[in-house]
Amino acid sequence: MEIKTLCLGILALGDATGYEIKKMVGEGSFSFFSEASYGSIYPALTKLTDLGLINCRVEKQESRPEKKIYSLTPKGREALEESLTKDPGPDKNRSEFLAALLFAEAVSPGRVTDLLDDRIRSHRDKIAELKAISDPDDSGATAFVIEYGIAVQEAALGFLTSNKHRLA
Amino acid sequence: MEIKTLCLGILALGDATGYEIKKMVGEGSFSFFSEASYGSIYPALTKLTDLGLINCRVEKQESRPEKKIYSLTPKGREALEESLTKDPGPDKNRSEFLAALLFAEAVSPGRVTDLLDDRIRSHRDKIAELKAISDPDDSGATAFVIEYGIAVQEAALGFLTSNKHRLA
DNA sequence: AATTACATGTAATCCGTTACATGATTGA
DNA sequence: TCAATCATGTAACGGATTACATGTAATT
Repeated sequence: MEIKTLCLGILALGDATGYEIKKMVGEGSFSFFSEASYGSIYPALTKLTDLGLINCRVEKQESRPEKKIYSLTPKGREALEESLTKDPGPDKNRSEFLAALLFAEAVSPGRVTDLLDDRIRSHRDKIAELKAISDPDDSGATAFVIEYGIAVQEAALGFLTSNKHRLA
Repeated sequence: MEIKTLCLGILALGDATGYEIKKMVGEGSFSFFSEASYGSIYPALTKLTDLGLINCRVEKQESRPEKKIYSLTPKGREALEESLTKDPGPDKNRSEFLAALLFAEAVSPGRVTDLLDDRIRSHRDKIAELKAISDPDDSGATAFVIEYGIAVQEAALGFLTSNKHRLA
């Protein structure tokens, strides 16, 4: 998914500023399946505005820079619907950890245990983080996606804890 | 992990040609956590050779182009060890599927069921594929990594099948 | 006193994919 | 006969990150 579609989709869930979009993809419920920097978000927002897919209202604040709050236009909604008809394709999982594990066994066997222990810790952290943002009252897709994330993280954690003895 | 380290690591597991490396990252046991094209592999191999981290022996074949078989040098092994001391960092999971799911609920609710069903099917395929390349006799990191992949895919599949009624 | 959060944006740079270029052999 | 497999490589292009640029206010 290109960055423009990501912005369009986030704005379909509610109006937001570039700054807020960045927070969502960096920390919120989007954080475990997407990522984006200011250097890609702001230009995308400008481009989408030029295309008439979103529009922008400026809110003045005292002693703070102005906020540019973007919202989806009907045309933008159509464009989003159109792009959602396409097959999303398989996930792209780039795991430095798995690669490191595979290679470490060959060249630095002593490193394997550390790699495993660090990873177990970060799975626990990620699960705690996801549980903190999950809302049991929400029955919609957001909660579904977060719980999906928790399920996957827990499976990975479970596999590592019960199999680490094989490599360590 | 940059492409150069990936090549170094693969060569630490055994000599290979650029063509073979591409097959490994595209179909083999690396396929679910990395990816690379010829356009990045061949230049990386040339660069690594210039740096003295790998070397190349040419094998002539009748009625086929020559093979360039690369192998890791001691210097290359050191460089790999060095890069493995660094924290691999969290995985980068870009999931078009999860994003599409989240957005579809907002703009095309009818699309949700299809998205879910397609995804369930592709998890089943992926699991079958991983099981086909997994070797129960191998007790090393390669088998570990493949089984890790299976565990994660099965958790995702399980979550989707038992929770799809919530969205569909 | 220093860091984090708020808030937006641009330019340089990196990294990688896609498409192009070439060519023989084998199986459907 | 047509597609796929084997086998290597380059050039154009695209997309995103990083670093840069600016400035206030609250928190530690």
